[in-house]
Amino acid sequence: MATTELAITISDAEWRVMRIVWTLGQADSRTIIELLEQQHDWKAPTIKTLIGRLVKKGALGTTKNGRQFIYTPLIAEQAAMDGALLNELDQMCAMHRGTALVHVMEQTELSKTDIQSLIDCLAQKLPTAPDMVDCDCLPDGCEGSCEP
Amino acid sequence: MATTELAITISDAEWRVMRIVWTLGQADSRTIIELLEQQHDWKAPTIKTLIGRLVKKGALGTTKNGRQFIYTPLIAEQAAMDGALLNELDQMCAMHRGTALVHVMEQTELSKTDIQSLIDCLAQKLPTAPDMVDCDCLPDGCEGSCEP
DNA sequence: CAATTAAGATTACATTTGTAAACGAAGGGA
DNA sequence: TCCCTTCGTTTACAAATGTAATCTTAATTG
Repeated sequence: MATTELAITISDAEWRVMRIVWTLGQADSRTIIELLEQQHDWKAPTIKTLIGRLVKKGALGTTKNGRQFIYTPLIAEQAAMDGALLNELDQMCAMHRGTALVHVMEQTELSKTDIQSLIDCLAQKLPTAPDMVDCDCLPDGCEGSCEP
Repeated sequence: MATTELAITISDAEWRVMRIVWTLGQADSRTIIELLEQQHDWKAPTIKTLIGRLVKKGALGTTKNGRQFIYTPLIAEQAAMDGALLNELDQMCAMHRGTALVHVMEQTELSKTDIQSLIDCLAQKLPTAPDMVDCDCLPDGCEGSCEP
């Protein structure tokens, strides 16, 4: 491919802005600022800065509406969520990822439908799953001696 | 409680150092530097800086061993992993977390044991799970109108 | 038409992070 | 004892991030 697709990174604060726009589908700055001023004690200029950075990053698109802009998401919420979580998980020890996911599950509220999807997904993986996933914290042949 | 326990944050680069020390249980800087120089093209001083920052943050402890130090983890790997993932997930829309976890599952290699633990955990949650988890992206009473 | 308001753009500044060079002290070998 | 290798410490510097004031311009209002 020609253009090297480097993933957009969204910072924590910027994530708050994206959530508003994702949820509303589109929004002008007035709306975004009003909603975020309620949730955080951010000043309007702070939020304007975040919006500006997101536009520059290509996470938000703009449409002129008279004097102002209407902002729309240029990246999908679910894809951004999946990517952020996978990134985080991928930088951790492969051997311990499963346990981490168990702990995350335990502490996350899930709908019946979500739970069913997860169970289905897991049931499908089970037959071909390895007995153990090796630690990948050390280079090449160094055995990760991660015993207790 | 007296001391307000503010969680230690470990950056991506620092995470690499922690993984070495977690896996080995303890290590001197020589060992850490040698291992990391293989995995990344980091210079020794870079790795020294990272080690220094982790000590200052309280993530690594030191024991004097002659002229040099032996570094040991002061925080548990699994707890750090769990916390980092939960933090990430918690800043995302509650309604979409389940789907994100499905996608993460699909793309993560898990052992049979892990899968079984996850299924057990999910089966246990199922009876009391809600039919739906509401979107929490907008303040207070604003209904998250997240329909397709 | 003048004064005010609101929207976006520019500038600001401290902290964290990635990445590394330079420096100083302590041991080891000649 | 003197130099060189190591180790840890100090300093460096750009980019990203959190947080915000100021400025410019265009529209609203009297």
